[in-house]
Parts: sequence; C-alpha cells; structure tokens
Amino acid sequence: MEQNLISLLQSSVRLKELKQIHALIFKKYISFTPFFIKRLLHLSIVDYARLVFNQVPQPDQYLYCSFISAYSKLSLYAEAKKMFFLMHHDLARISCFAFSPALSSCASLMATSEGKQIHSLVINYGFGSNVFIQTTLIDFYAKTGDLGSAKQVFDEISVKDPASYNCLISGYSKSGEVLVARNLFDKMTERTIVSWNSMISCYAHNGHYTQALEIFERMQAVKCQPSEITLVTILSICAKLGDLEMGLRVRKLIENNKLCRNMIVSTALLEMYVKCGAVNDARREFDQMAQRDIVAWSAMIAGYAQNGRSNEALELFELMKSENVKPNDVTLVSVLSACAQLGSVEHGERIGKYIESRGFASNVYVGSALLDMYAKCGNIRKALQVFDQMTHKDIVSWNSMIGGLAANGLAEDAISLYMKMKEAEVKPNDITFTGLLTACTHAGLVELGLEFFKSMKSDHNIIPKVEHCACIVDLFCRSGRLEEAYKFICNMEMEPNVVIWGTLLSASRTYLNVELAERSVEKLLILEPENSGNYVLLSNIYASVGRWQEALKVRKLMKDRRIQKIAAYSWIEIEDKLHKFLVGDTSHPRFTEIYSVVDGLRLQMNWAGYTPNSDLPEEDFLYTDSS
DNA sequence: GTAGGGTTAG
Repeated sequence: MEQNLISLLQSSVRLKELKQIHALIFKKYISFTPFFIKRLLHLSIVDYARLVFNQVPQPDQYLYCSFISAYSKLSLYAEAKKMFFLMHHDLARISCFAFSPALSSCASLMATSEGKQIHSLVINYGFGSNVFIQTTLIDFYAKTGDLGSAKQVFDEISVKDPASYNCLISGYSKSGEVLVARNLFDKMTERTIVSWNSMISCYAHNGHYTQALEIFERMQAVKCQPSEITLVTILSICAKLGDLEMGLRVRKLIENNKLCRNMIVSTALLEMYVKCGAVNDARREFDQMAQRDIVAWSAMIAGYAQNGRSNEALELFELMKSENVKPNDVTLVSVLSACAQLGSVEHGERIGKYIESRGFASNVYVGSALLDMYAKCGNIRKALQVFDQMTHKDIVSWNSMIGGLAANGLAEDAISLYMKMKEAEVKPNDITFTGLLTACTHAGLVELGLEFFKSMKSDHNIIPKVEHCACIVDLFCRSGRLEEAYKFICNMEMEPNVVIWGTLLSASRTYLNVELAERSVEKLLILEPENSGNYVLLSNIYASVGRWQEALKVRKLMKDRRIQKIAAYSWIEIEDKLHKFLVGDTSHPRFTEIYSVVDGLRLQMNWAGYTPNSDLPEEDFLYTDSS
C-alpha cells in the first residue's frame, strides 16, 4: 500500500487529487507528510504546502530547506528569507543547502544586514570553506555593492573555480570597475562560456562597445562557441551603435551554426533592426517568431513609434489586443508616444482612460508619456492634471510638462513650473532649457531667455547645444534685433547650422535687411547648395527693395545650377482620409470644405507652435496633385 | 554567474 501511495502521489498534479491523498495520509500514514509536502513544493503549490507544514510538529532541517529553495526559485524572496530565520530559530542544525537560496534571496531583496547575519552563521556552522556557499557569498556581496567583502571571500577560497571569478567579475561590472573586472578575467586559467559572456556584458553595460566586440572576437578565435546569451549581448551592442552590418553578421552566425533562436534572441535581433532604422526587417523577424511575449510585442510597437510610423504602432497594438495579449506599462508608453505624434485626440483619450482606470499612471514612464500625449493633443488641462497627480516625478516628467506648456503658448506657466522644479530640487538638463527657451521665444521674452541661456553654463554646468543657440537667434530675430542675432551667431562656440542661418535669413526678409540676408545666404549655399528656398528668398528680398538686377541674377544662378523648387504640400485628415494640396491649390474636389477646416487649424497650430508632419506614407493619399 | 522592450527636445 505504501508503494502504491508513493506512485499515486508522483502521478498526481491536480490540487483536488492531492487534497484527497492528503486526507488519506493524515488519517493513516502521517509519516508520509514530509514526502507529501516536498511533492507539493515540486509542483510549485507553495501555499497549500505551507498549510500542511504548519501542522507538522517537528519538521527537520531538510523540510525547511525545501521551502527555502522553493520560495527562492519562485522569486518569493521575502518568504525564503523568513523561512531561513525561522529554521535558525527552531532548530539547532542548518542544512548546508539552505544557505545558498537564502543568500541569493537576500541579494535580490538587497537585504544587506540579514545577508551578513547569514554569512556569520555560515562560519559558525563550519561551512566557511564550502566553495559552493563561498561563491553565493561573493554573489551576494557583489549584488549588494559591497565589493570589498566580495573580494575578501574570493581571496579566502583556496582552489578557485570559474564560477567564483564570474560572480566577482559581474560585481565589478555593475559598479563600473571595468579594469578590475578585466584584470580578473585575464587571471583566469580556465574560462567557461559564462566568463566570456560576463566580460562582454561588462564592457557593454559600461559603454565600451569596441572592447566588448574584441572579447567576442577572441572568444571565437579560441573556438569557444557563443551561446544565446552571447548573441543577445552582441546584438544589443549593434543596436546601441546602430551598426546594421555587424548585426547582420551576427544573424549569419546564428543561421550558419544553426544556433538556437529563442524568443529572447529573436527580440534582440528585432531590436537591432529597429535601432538601425530597418523597421520592415524588424517586422519580418517579428512575423516569423513562433511565439511572442509582451516584450516582443512592446519592442515592435516601440520600433514603429520610434521611427515615426505611429499609425502602424497603433495598428499593431490593436492586433496585440485582438490576440488577447495584455499590455503592460512598457507597451503603453510606446502607444502613448504614437498617439502624441499623431496628435490623435480620440485615440489618445481612449488609451488615457484605459491607463487611468487600471492605475498604470502611477508609473513614472507612463505618467510622463500620458501627460506629453495630452499636451501634444492640445489638452493642456488634462496634462496638468496627470502631472499633479504623479506621486513620483522625474526629470522627464518635468521636462514634458514645461515643454508642453511652452508649446501650447503658455510661456508664463512654463517658466513658473521651472521655478517649482528648482524648489523640488530636481536638476534641469539641456532638454529643460529647450522648453524654457521655446517659451521665451513665443512670449517675446528676450532678456529672460538670455538669462536662462547664460545660467545653463554658469549655474547648471550644461553646455548649450546648437538647438539652444537657435532659440536665442530666433528670440532676437522675432523682436527685430537682427544685428544682435548676427553678433550672437558670430560668437557661437560651435559651427552654426542651417536652422540658425535660415532663421536669420527669413528674419532678414521680414525686416528687409539685405546685408544680413546676403551673409546668411552665403553660408546657406555652402551648407545646403541644393535647397531652392534659399535662392528664392534672397531673390525676393532683392526684389522687395527694388534691386531687380540682383534678383534676376540669383534666379539665373539657380537655373545654371539646375536647382528646382520642390513643391511643398500640406495635408489634413478629414473623416479618416488624408488630403493633400499645394499652396493656392483650388483644384481639389473638396476644396471649400478643406479650406475652411485648414484655415481654422492653421491658426491653432501657429498659436501652439506646431509644424505639420510631412513624412506620411504615399498610398494613404486620397488625392495627389501631379504638378 | 551571463540575455530582450519604455517617456521629453532636435
């Protein structure tokens, strides 16, 4: 009968059956209880196992130990840790197998003092020279950032195996001590695949991509076959570098060696394509995947959103929902970003409601993306509401709100929010100042803008970028202070770009300053000789002041250089269809209707400081002018 | 012990 009981227990997986067996054990075979509990734990039925355990009068160390391992495996680290100390409290002995799962649970919980307590118990119980436990100790100290202690344990090991090196290497990697990690790696006489991978990811995580690739080459040279983990790490380096060529080499390597292509490898490949701008290839990889988890879906949706293909991002999100895959915070951030790019109010609001009803908005990423979406869709009140309700705000949240206010023409609010940000002791960055300077430009606050610009360097140690300089030039230009704008450009610490000279040129046209127009065009013709707009503007300026000969000369120059004007289309969305038309174009079948909508919108857009998007897929157009 | 996805501006 007892043999039957064992085989019955081993064949049962359902809780209902197990409970029946439990009744039998409880009545007739009480000594089988520990065996029964271990079977439950093996099946990850921890809660019921715990209930049964609580009835056991004197559990032995092995039973406690089974719980600690099970909890740790199921990521129930707090429970694992509690069970360890309960065992220590109840028993005079501790199984040597209890220390490792307890220590790694403490590492995951960042429970430094309890981990140290366990360390002293290791010594008290005489396991101080057990290599397996020593390695877990190194890992614990490495993960909690106490590298001194990690090194100390490491030095105490008489015969060091690769695992102890590997733990220490990854510890130094996490705290950015790349050279120390490399030193250890070089000292190793025997390296496992994990050693190679750890060294590669050490370089990768600390931004030393070339060195990471060098280790990868060396690994192949000594005929150590890369694992899936190696490939994923290398692919993510290719993604960060935007190195499609290297990425494709890795893909060939996978194909030629028939290496396993699991979900993580495929997602890394997909991500590599996305970051190299090869979105269609990413989608092909996505479609070929046998299984897709939320990470794969999110990566593909983000891929579309990051490459300005918002419509496809939203379409894929719909497909994901139709396959009953639940979005998480990461997915929603990309979806929101897509809605923001489209300025699609209805879509955005629907997702906004979904997020708020499910409490996703408390996540900083989601909150920031949500308020940004509302701001970009013109609903500044809702944006402010989301911002105010965020319990934790980071630099991105503040920047998005400041930028949102600025873009919606609320310059004073943007500036006073910046004051609040400083009160909250959040350090501004270059993006903060882009928002602030935009606000000043829109409100014509020249002096304040200059003050902000100066404070970037002097108060915050932020080196202004070309964009910031462009704001200052715009600031001067809009208030007609062209000479100061020119002086500012000449004194810039970096090379002025097309935007800057272009700003000065168009201001020169407005204020009919021929001399500055000539100087701007001179620079612009070097920077972008193919742009017809520059020639046209200069020619128009000459014409406006009656210098016809020179106007004609510019036109002729343009003709000689075979430069053609490119037609600038505008577009509008009405009833889900896109319509596009040229300036002064009245030939569209629904011209009157469009014109009235456009005119109203244009006013709103100008006021909000928006520029219309121009890279729309061609096939979506209902109407295309052939001229 | 070593792997994959996210927000702001330009």
